[in-house]
Amino acid sequence: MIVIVNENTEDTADAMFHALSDRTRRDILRRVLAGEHSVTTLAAKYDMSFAAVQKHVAVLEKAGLLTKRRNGREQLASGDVQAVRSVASMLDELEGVWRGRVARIEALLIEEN
Amino acid sequence: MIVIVNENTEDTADAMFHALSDRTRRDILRRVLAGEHSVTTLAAKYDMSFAAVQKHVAVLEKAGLLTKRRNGREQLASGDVQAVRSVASMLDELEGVWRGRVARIEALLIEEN
DNA sequence: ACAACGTACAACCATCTGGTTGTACATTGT
DNA sequence: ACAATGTACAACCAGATGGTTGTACGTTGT
Repeated sequence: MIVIVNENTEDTADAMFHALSDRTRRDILRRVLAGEHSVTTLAAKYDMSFAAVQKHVAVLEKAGLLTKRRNGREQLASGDVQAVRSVASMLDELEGVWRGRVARIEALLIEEN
Repeated sequence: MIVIVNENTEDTADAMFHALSDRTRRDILRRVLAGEHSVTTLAAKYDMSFAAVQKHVAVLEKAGLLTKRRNGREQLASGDVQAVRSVASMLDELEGVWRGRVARIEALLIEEN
């Protein structure tokens, strides 16, 4: 297995995992993955100020998990499933490391027999 | 698809994504998924104090991504691949939401034709 | 017995985070 | 023209985060 780890992907990993570490943001992401929503529409769903929700959307946008599209005075947010998949692939990489450990242990057991 | 979201899983999701949002912790997790390491052994790998690394290990442990086992005066840390998989399945759930959106759009296109 | 080792945790500090209110500005509808 | 709507962002605040040093305590080796 080939693993490429550059500074840039570490930065985006930081941003993505951080964005996902808040339940309000995960909920927003769920909604915008299901379909486009304006920031105001999203804000109406939560028991906090518009500004707070707008900041959550901005965090998701900076992490690349969401993109916005202007439509008149509205800003329509849409979830980026590619970005979600890239996070999943980071976890797959970790699982791959674990499988390597298991393979080594099994090789050792075979050696002992 | 059935989706179960209780308060408890949201708490652990918060903890897990937060734990993964730091590159030092992701690196520690990679090492302990590959094999057992004492806290001191881990600490030697990073350009920060032992206490800082010990705290990172504690964060990973509280999130359930890592478990420790006493061995004399050493504390051997081991990555929990099941926990990593549970994070991956949360992302799968998000991807499932997105697929639902695509299915709805396709249904709409079929309707229009 | 005692020095060295491995660990945990408290106290402290600068910075970040997640919330608030207020302001500014572009777009829309009357 | 102007009021209402949708958005962005600054300023502020309490609490969390990520680092530090210092201390305490059990385990190990001589």
